[in-house]
Formats: sequence, C-alpha cells, structure tokens
Amino acid sequence: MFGAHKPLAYDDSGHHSRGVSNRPEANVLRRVSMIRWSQQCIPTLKESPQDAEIPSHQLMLRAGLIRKLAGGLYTFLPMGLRALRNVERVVREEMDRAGALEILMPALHPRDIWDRTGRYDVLSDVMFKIKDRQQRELVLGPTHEEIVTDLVAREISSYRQLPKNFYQIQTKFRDEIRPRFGLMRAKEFIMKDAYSFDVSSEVADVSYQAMYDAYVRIFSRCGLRTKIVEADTGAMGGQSSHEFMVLADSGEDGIVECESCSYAANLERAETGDMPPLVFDDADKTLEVVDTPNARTIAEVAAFFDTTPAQMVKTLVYIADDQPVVVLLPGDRDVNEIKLARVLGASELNMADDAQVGKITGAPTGFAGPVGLKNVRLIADRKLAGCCGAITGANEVDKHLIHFDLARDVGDVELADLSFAREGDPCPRCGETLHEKRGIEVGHVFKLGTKYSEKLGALYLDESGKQHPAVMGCYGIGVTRTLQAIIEQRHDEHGIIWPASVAPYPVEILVISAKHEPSVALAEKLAIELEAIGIQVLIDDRDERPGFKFKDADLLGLPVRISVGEKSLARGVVEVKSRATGEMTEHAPEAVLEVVQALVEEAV
RNA sequence: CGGGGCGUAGCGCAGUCUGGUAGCGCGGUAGCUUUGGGAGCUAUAGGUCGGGGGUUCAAAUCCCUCCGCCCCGACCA
Repeated sequence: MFGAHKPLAYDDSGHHSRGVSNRPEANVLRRVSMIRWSQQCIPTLKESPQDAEIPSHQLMLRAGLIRKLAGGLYTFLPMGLRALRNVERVVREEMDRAGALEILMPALHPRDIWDRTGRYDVLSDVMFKIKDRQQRELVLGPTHEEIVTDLVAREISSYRQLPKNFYQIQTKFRDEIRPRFGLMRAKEFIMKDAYSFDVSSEVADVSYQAMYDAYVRIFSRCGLRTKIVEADTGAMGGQSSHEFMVLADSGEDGIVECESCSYAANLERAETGDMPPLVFDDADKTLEVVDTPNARTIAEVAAFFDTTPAQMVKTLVYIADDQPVVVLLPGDRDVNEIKLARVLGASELNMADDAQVGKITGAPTGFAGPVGLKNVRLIADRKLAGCCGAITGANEVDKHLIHFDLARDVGDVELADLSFAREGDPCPRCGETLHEKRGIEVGHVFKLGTKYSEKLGALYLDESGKQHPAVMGCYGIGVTRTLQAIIEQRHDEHGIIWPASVAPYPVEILVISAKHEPSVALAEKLAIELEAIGIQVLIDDRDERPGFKFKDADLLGLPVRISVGEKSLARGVVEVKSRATGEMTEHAPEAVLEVVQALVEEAV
C-alpha cells in the first residue's frame, strides 16, 4: 500500500527520479538527510505522565510525539508532526482523487457572517470570541460552512460551474466544555473539512457518495477499522448523515450495531425494532391507588412493590418551547431528548422544575402519572403500546397506581420512538439483536440541503435562467483525532504499532552498540541504500545499552526494525523484525533491502 | 457548570491526618565499570512545596482565597 501511493520510479538513465542525481554533492545531501536518533528530539518516557488516562494519550506522550501546553492544547514534536503530516497526506491524496479542490480559508472570521445564518447564537458556547484594536468582533472558526458558502456565493453563478467540492486542512478552534484525552477532544485541532455544491438534491447524493467512498479509503489506508453509523445532524442541520467510528472502549460515542444485518447507528439516532407489548398482569384488573410512603424514584417504587423498574411507567414533564409536555416511558428506559425534540419540533427543550411539575400534575415531583392529566400534551414511547398491568404515579403525594393499562386508562395517546436503544434490543431493520459499542468519531458526512446557500445567497442560474440555491453537503475528518485513534486501535503493552502509511518513518535501524564501528558503518550503508529506493530510515545511533534502545523502538513503534550488532554480524547476518507481527528474521546484509521493502509495503 | 480527585526537582511519587532545617526512585551532569530487552558504583547539580493572604515562636503540613490540571456527566471532528 505504501509503495502504491508513493511510486519509487526510476527514469531511463537509472537515476533516482525524485530530484536526486548521482552527482557527489547529491550524495552529501542524502547523508545529511539520514536521520540519527542522537540528533533528533524524541523524548521518550519510561513512565506515563499522570494526567494521561487512555492508552493512546499515554503513548503519544511516552513516545515523544506530543507535549502539553495547557488543557486541550498540544505541541507536536518531530515524530508526532511527521505522523500527522502523513495522515494529512493520505487525506489530501484521497480528496484530490475524489475531485475535491483544496483551498485554505481564514481561521479568524468577522462576527457578521455568523450572524447571517443565525449560528452566532447556536454555536455561541463553543466559539472563541475576540476583538481587534478597532473593537470589531471576530471569532476563531469552529467550522467553515458560512465561509465557503460566502465564497461560492461570490464566485459561482452558473450551473455550468457546478458541481464543486472545496476542502481545506486547517486548524479549528472550539471552546470545548471539557477537553479530554489529549488530542481526542482539544480546544485547537486540525480538521479536514470539505463542502460540496450541486444543482440538485439528486446530484448532491452523488457528491455525498463520492465523499463516503473517499472516507472508506482514507481510514483503511490509515490502518483503521471503522464502523459507519447513521447519525444525527445536530447543530449542523440537514437531512442525513453518517459517522465514521473507530471502535474503542475509550470512545466517547455510544453506537449500536445489528449482529445480523448492516444496521448501525449512533445512540442519538438509533431506533429499536418492534417489541412485544409490556403486559404484566391480566387486563381485567382495575386501576387501584396504593399508598407508597417515601417512594419517589423508579428504583424506590419498584423496591416497594418488589418488582423491576421495567414494570413502571416513567412520567416526565418537559417544557418544549414554553409549552408543557408529559412524556411516558418504560421505567427502565431513558429519554432520548434528541428524538423527543425532533418529534415535538421543539428548538428548546428542558425538564420542568419542581414548581412546574406541581402545577401540571398537581403533585410533587416523584408521583407524576398520566391518568387524569388535562390540558397538556401527552406523548408516550412506542414501547408502551398495549402496555397493561404497569405501575405509575397517581398525581398525589405518596400514592401510585397499579394495574395501569395505557389504552384503557388514558385512551388514545400519541406514540413515538422516544427512548435510547440499548444492548439486546431488536434491530429496526431485521429484528435481530442489537449490540452496544463505544466509538471514536473520526469522520462525519452530512447532506446539508440549501440551508446555508439560501441564507448566504449561494445561488446559481439554471439553463433557463432561473435562480436556485446550490444544494450542499459537508464532510469532516478530525485529522489530529484520527492520528490518536490510530494509536488507540493499534498498540500493545510495549507501545505503538504504526501502519507504514502513517508511521513517522517506515524503518528504524537499531545499532546495538554505537561503539562497534562495523555495525555503525553497515547501518549507515543500509540507510543510504534504503533512502535511495524511497524508504526513509531513522537510525538509533545512541550510545545506550541495547535493552534501552529495544524498549524505545517498541514504544515508538516504527513498522520495521533492523538490528545491526556484533554478534549477528559475526554470523554474517542482520535481524529484521516486524513491529506488527513480532516476527523476526535474519538476512545477509545484501538481502535486507528487498526483505525490508516487502515488509514496508505489507505493513499497512 | 455540577460532582469527585490532584498540585512537593524534568518525570513518577512519599511526607500533610498529628506544624519543628524537604525526601525516595527514574532522569540530568562528570568519572570508572558494563554492553542483545529500560545496567552498577562514585561524585554532583536541581525545589519561592501552584499563587496570594492569614494563624503561629515556627507552615509543604492548619484556615481563607485565587489559579491550574485530571476523571465522571450535558456538547462535537
């Protein structure tokens, strides 16, 4: 894979084609380009700094890739930067291949443009806001929809100029509520963001698919196993979206996937298939009020009746855009407020406070129930359809109702999917079992529609001279997050296991003893030969004990390690070890080049 | 912002409860020995104990206050 994207072509004269000739001064340049550990800055750490929690964060610090300036702000050291640039290179190559056009937009934006779409308020909490010397208000860009759309509004006027897809690889700034896990969630991070503009929704789908396909290639080339899930569009707006998730226990996002079909979704969006009605006893038992002193929470009431929370009907009071709404759920389920807000069409949604609950239900918080409520919108989770024999609040202090039957006691209720899917639920597509996983969101593709193009005037003229807003898509990859996700997914107890595509260097030559002249000479010779065929090498030439250098080699995790030492040299061989497989082989120095080249090409 | 924890040498930590001249390991520097999986010995440098205020004869230790960092929850690439 590595070789495939970085051709090692020679021209007819047999000279290396990458701008290096056989003139003597060129050899000098090559020698200078040989990277010696002793002259690099690779500050490895034996122990893990105490403020790093997850493996990838610890390893980035320990392997000397990054250092922290402050919470959510990191410096990339040489090895970290090289790996970062490699991720960027993969992204750039695939974006270019997909026909996207690279541009670079400012990180500083005038406030005005954010006001024009109303997102100054929507994203107010995450934006860093500053003023210049004239007291003009500026923000540090958390994303760039407004900026590209403004560009397109100015530059594109005809259907003949479409489709277009602009992308950039640039630093974003977000005042994160809680920066976390090193580069995973930082206040300043590098993102590849792309924006497509099309003449119609149908063609926009083609652009969307092209990005989706490019993302599959990008993450695969980065050596990542990703899970693609259906996602909510959130503050971005728009119709549909997919997230590219790296499965990891430390992931901040919950997802569910079906064990049988291809269904997978972010928990925010995941649906649940039909489940059998919740029937707990005979339907003919009549509703009964029971004293339940001091039992308010679901757990307390369930304990009081010696049953499980599943038999409860949870009654929650919300205020949606100033209107009260009563929400019913199975007692062992949590509301998914994103789903709820969507169903209600509400832009603001808050739990009612105790006073509001008292006013609406006539009872203190903890005893709310659906029976007898008047003048309030009632909405129930779909899983409650046909529910009977349940227990719920009686809207009176210290009282609950038993033998509750939703249809009988409340009548026709609005039903909707309002709860979070969870482990063991049936798949909405095929009915088989859903499993819950954790994931790191490394990429996100959205179909945006015309929200931004309308507000910012990104209009084009069609064949008949009629004006239309361009149909947009937007596509993000967290580049710095992807880098860390690679480490999170590819490490062992000794250190990082880089894919060759991203590794700071594909090969390390470890000189067992820096004082053994023949070893040093051979190591340098091999390095020069490898560089001549386009494989860059890091030589560990430090005058350290071998064990020390082996540990560092495993920590840094370059894909191929060549060890040159007196003992093996006495037998006429050097050792070649693959970091990924741990497989070690011995070869005569003349044979090493070929072996290493093959290993590097494999080591994705 | 709510809840929990931490801040002592470059890194990892002890010392704080019970106030009395600031320690350990790793790392750094110099030397000798050692050299195939984070070496040994010797010498040596390095700390306003996060900042400020207070109590006290005396504060890393007790009190007040501010700051920073980490973890759990609400947001996102």
